[in-house]
Amino acid sequence: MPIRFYNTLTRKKEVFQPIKEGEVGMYTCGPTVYDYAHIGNFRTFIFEDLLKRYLLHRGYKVYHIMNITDIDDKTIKRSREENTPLGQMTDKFTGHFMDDSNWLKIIPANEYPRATDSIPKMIEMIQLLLEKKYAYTDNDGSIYFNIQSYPDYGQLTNLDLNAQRTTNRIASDEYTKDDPQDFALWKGWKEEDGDVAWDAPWGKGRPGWHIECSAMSNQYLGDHFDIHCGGVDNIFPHHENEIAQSKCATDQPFANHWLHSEHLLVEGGKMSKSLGNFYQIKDLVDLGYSPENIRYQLLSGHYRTRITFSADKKHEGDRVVNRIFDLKSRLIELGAYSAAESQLPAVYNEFINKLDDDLDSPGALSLFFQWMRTQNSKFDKGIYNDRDIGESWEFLCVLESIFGIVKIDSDHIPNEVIHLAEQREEARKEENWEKADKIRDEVQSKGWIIEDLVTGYKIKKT
RNA sequence: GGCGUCGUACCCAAGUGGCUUAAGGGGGCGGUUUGCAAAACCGUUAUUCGCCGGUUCGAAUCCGGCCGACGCCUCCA
Repeated sequence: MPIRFYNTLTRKKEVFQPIKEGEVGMYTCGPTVYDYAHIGNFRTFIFEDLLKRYLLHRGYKVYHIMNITDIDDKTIKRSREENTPLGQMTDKFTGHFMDDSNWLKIIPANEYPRATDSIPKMIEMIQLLLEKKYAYTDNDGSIYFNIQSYPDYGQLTNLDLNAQRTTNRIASDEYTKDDPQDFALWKGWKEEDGDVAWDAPWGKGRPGWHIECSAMSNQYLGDHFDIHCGGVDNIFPHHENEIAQSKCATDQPFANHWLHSEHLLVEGGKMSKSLGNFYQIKDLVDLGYSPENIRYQLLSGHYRTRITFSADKKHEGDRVVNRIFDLKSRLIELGAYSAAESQLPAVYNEFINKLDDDLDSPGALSLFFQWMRTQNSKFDKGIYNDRDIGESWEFLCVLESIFGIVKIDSDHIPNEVIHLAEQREEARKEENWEKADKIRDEVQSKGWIIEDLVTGYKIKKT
């Protein structure tokens, strides 16, 4: 079965066909580094991570670019508020973003171009658009893209511009541009921009947001590439504008497949800074979340459906992640590392079929859980052979390589806890159950659980 | 006003015409196991998919209406 993805551009699932056999060029809109990213931002990044991990698993060579928006209205505003030079402020939040991404086991992109490093490319593109009459200069030194000059404008969004009413937001703005819906390619320098300015043939200023991605994708992936991703809120106007700019500048098709992840809601509503109903990664760390738990929460719903992130569901994630890790530990105890057999179980094909169908991660997980039960059952009953161990191990590795929800190692157990567990084992041998139970309680109060096995005991974190 | 999405058990969530007289996870309940637990496993928890009609041999799945939640329509992942 071929891989099929829903393409926002055509509004249907399409067979994924890379331009170059076996290779995928992928551009994902990265963060605007004016603050810490929140879990909603990371839903998109983890969806993109799933997409990339899956393509890699299916044997594609993936060249992934994620931009860092380090120059726009928000970054300038924040740097002024903090009275910190723009570059210093954006460096700081870029660093936090990298740390959070890494903690969440997101596979790094091949390149993380910063907008401020690609200004010459942006100027070059704007120049082209001016020459081709897709853009015009305004009296304040700004350059606007004339959307009337591009007949397909609105295709991605499915908007008929002539049928649009003028919203209050637009009407209330003061514009000198020809059409209120034209968007800025370049913003002429203003007093409040301070020293944030670059020289361009038409005067000093700074780039508009949309041209950043057009320039950076072009610089690293060329005129025409395979996949472009982002959150649904980037569809309009950001991606619509990118398409217009890039196609008009290059006369090439731009991105073939557009994939967008839906919003992550928080306890009923959209996350918003003004309501304060959002979690940043550090908040989740404080609440005791593991990266695997967060990944599970975000991947247990399909990327094109709205899902709600709720701390109430932490327990569910912990249970699932622990169950998977327990299977892993069990397999290691059974000698999985040295298992000679290394093929995948039959269910693997169904698992792949699910993911081939527009990344049906919940469907794939469901198959995994069903399979996990039958394996545990075999191991419980002692009816298994090397092949079962080998297959289980292989499938678990596949799960980790695609989902990233298998914990790497067990937690470091303090000597004190090990010592207590030994004492308890002695007490158990003497059938001193009272003492044994007391020690178990004591260990539990220190945050560890002792589980008795036929062969001895096992210590786990609570 | 335009474009579009969603409504499946206590909670989360697949399925989009017959393989489903509705996956999977969490929770609850009962059991196997255990010195007792824990973990694991087994059983159970929706004759029904917001409501009402229609199409069809057959619908959660298609069509129409209604009710309810929601997104976008210039810079929010």
